[in-house]
Amino acid sequence: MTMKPKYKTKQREILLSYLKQTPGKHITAGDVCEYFKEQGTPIGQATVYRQLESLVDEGLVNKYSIDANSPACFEFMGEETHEGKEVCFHAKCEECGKLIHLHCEEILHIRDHLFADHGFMLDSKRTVFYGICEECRAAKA
Amino acid sequence: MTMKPKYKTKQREILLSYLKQTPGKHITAGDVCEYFKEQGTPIGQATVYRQLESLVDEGLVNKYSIDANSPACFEFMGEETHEGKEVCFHAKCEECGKLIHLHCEEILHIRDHLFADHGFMLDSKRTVFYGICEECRAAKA
DNA sequence: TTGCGTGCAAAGGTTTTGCATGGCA
DNA sequence: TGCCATGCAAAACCTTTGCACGCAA
Repeated sequence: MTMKPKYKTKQREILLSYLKQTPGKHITAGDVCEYFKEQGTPIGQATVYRQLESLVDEGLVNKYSIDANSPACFEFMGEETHEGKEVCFHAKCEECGKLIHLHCEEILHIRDHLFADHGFMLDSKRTVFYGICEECRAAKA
Repeated sequence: MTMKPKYKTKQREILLSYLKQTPGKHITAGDVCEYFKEQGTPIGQATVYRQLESLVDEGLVNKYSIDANSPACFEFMGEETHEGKEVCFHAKCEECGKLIHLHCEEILHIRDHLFADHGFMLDSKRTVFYGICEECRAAKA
């Protein structure tokens, strides 16, 4: 993971800048294909999937699986927080899709626990806490 | 949810007893089909999916969606306490794909913390901790 | 007898892959 | 030039659905 891309292609550039322009939105691979087709600069779907996977590996983009049986969502994560910097975990509401950033000590404690007691080195970039947020719970009641 | 089945069919019986015999294991719909085909008492896959869905609705079985793009796993939960029984979280190695079951208190603590301090109700069936397991870390060094 | 459950086959939708071509360095 | 990336089409994959038949109550 966190391997740099070898080439800098046009498709990669416009795909990444598209994701940058839509912060906090749920973009699926299908959305990307559709968007660029409408723009008159279509990208092959295989390329879209392969580039998205690369971007996720590089840590620039996060991948979300809200529902087991609906397409995965992608979201630009920003470029600063790649290396070691402050760790940030994310919680995603399965209902409204809201992304909550977690910086608290309790989360860090879990990471240490997994490492100390389970020998498991947690990857904060890929791990997402799924659940229902406060607003959606209130709305359901 | 928790609606009782109307009929008591042979397929339902043997499927349920199979799941009961494999506690702590992750059984996919495909596993079920394969098993009963080998046993000489095949069950149609549509039936397998439909019965598994029913069992989940009834609270007898838990369904885990580990990855967006791998088959869902099912696990017998027991018949007594459907509500709030022992939760099971999972950690998955990004390297070898190994799945680790987590039952420890620390994880439960995180769940309580997310609820108390962030108003976020964690979904143990969809949340997966990604990272690198002990063996893979050793192999890399 | 009533109508739910079953099974087969086919559809549905997302993601991956093979392979020839094109483009970056 | 040497590879990697792209794109098309097809495959792979899991899951759902339509419909006729069978079986539980």
